[in-house]
Amino acid sequence: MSIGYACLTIGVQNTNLRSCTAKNVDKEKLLDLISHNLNSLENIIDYNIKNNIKLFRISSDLIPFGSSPINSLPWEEEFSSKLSEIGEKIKTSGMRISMHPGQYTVLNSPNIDVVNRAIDDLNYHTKILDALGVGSEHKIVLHIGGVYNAKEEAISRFITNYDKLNDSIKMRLVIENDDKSYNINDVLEIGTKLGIPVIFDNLHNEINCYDKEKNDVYWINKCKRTWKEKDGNQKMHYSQQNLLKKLGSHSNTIRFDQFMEFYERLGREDIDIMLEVKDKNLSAVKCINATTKDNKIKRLEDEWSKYKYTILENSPNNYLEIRKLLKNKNDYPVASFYNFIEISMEAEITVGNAINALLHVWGYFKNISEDKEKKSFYKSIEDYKQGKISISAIKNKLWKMTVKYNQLYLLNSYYFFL
DNA sequence: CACCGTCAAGTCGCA
DNA sequence: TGCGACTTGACGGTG
Repeated sequence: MSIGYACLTIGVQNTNLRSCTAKNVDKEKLLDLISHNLNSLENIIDYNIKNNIKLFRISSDLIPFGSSPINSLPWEEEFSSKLSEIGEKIKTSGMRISMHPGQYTVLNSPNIDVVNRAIDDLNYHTKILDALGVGSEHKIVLHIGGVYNAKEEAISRFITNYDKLNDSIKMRLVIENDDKSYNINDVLEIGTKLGIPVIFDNLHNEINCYDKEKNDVYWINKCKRTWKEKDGNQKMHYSQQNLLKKLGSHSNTIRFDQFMEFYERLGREDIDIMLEVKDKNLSAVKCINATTKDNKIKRLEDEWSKYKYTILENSPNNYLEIRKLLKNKNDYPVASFYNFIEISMEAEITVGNAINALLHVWGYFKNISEDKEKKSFYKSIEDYKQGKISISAIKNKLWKMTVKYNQLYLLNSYYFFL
């Protein structure tokens, strides 16, 4: 089983993707943006390798206007060596990647222009995976599209248009149930008819349910039959409802207990799980640590080094509790550890606790910073106490100093980004 | 440097 | 027929 995350990272340096507006596009700018974004992608892949994350979705924003005539650059040739270099890292590390055109790529539209743009977009995604040199187990995930008051016709349009696609797209295309129009039963029927693997998305199924009597595991095992040898392991999407937002919104983090309940009910290892969640790689690491057979406390200690200042800021009591929890070096208290983290993150941050955490982090700079940095920091604390500036303004300053003074321990901390 | 409107896509519900 | 909501992170302009 591989567990992974989609598109972006938290707390990993130099991994942001840049873009621009359509009216500002020119060749020079595009080259610059693509070059930047490929560097970011490489940094993400390096991070994944280092953290043993074997599943990752590449953002469709990798190449700005990649499927639009606005971008007529032969970018796959211009950057071919960089792309294949990244592809080599992916392949030799055994990572599995994917891409996922958004809800706006609609292959079954009655509007031929929309369909043609959808095909262009699928070609674009294929071009990236081809340029990376990865095989047919690296998938492109697509939704079926709109209904247009006539589902049967809409489905047959999907089937007709799918047939028009060229083989390099077909060998990677898989389809997924959505939260509005096509439930898992619909998608399974289409997938079976066309011989396309089906991705089960648990939250979409919860919201757009075909049969309330059937549980997740029923559908997951049914989907398994659509995955052939050349497709690699079955894949699925897993997410949890954000309890404070409206139906379908992804949670900030994957709640440990709920995930484990799912994992144990699933009872299978021959499936890859793509998490869709706000805290991205953080939840991926969490779920990997939750399910690994290599349950050494070192994993939790590494995590703790990244979370600790955030926890100190949120809940000094839990900070002490977690330290106690990690004392026994032969133990692997993964459930308690992440439960403490999750509970702490929900706590209300007080001014006093926030300043306490700031001062702990400041400890790294107390003796090495310049006078004006010291003055600026203490002034910021006073301004924050009086409500003149926000905590994030001070954190940004400390982050800049972290980079400037190359404080390795802090460079890996989530404190600046959570 | 913080803030916020805008962008970009296609569908669908509602006037 | 037309328009706003939906979604997302980043741009781009303002103060």
